[in-house]
Amino acid sequence: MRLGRTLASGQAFRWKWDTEGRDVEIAVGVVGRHVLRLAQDARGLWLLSPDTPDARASVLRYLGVSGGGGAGIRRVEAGLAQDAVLARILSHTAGIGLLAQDPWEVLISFIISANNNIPKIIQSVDRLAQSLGEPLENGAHAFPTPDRLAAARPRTLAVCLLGYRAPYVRAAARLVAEGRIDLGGLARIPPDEAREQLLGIRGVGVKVADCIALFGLRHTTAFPVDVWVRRAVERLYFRGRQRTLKEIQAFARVRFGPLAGYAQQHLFAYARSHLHRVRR
DNA sequence: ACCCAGGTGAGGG
DNA sequence: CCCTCACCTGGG
Repeated sequence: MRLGRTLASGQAFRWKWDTEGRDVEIAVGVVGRHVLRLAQDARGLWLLSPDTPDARASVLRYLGVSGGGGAGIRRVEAGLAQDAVLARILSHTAGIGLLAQDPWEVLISFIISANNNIPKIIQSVDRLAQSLGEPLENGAHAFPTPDRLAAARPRTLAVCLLGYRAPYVRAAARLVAEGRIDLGGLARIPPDEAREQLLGIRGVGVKVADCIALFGLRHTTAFPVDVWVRRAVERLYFRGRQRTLKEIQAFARVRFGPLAGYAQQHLFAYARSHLHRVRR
């Protein structure tokens, strides 16, 4: 697993790079109540702080490297490489892992992501944590709990620059806070059922539902289609011909099966770095 | 002044 | 189903 590629792959919004006065970059991020500082070099992955058993367990679970080391991702990429297109792409994107994130945080973060840009998504999530999350060390804050977010005043949400998404965020927080939706339970039911339930949440459309399924529930059949993935699929598999969303999802399902979510990660990363935009 | 950004919801064919 | 449009907001 390549730490840098994984944390910068767009699945999580709470990581920053601290490169000041060092020869290796240090990733600083908040996972649960831990403010983690991670680094990776030729010898391996390092948890610089906090150096506690609890934090270690947290990191291993979050990065999905516990039990089997890098064997999991190796097997996944071997499977993906059966596809000639992905085999070529992997030379640029290998090492992107799937994080095990809190579905609640994923739900809210990706409602915010709709029709938005990544720097601003990060800013909004930061401000939500700052204004509603539990204070942690060094001025960092945990992601807000459903209760706190559900009870947030409009004034507070306005500071977070959510725009027209603010009512969606608050309503979703209420659903979770009041127990009217059980995010943990969604991970244990068939992916299609989980997807339907997620689509019932205002502000959650097909793309966001698939992101929650993949990044929060770890349903790896999910294949979130955003503009970049659509671009990659149309260009690399359909000779640049336009396809409908349904066609792309059907294609991904039969072509990649349970590896679809991983395939999406690589196609997304490749598109962002190699497939520039063209006007239609 | 506009257009864009990891889409969604409403309204119509 | 598929298509079209408006949409908070900050940055080109």
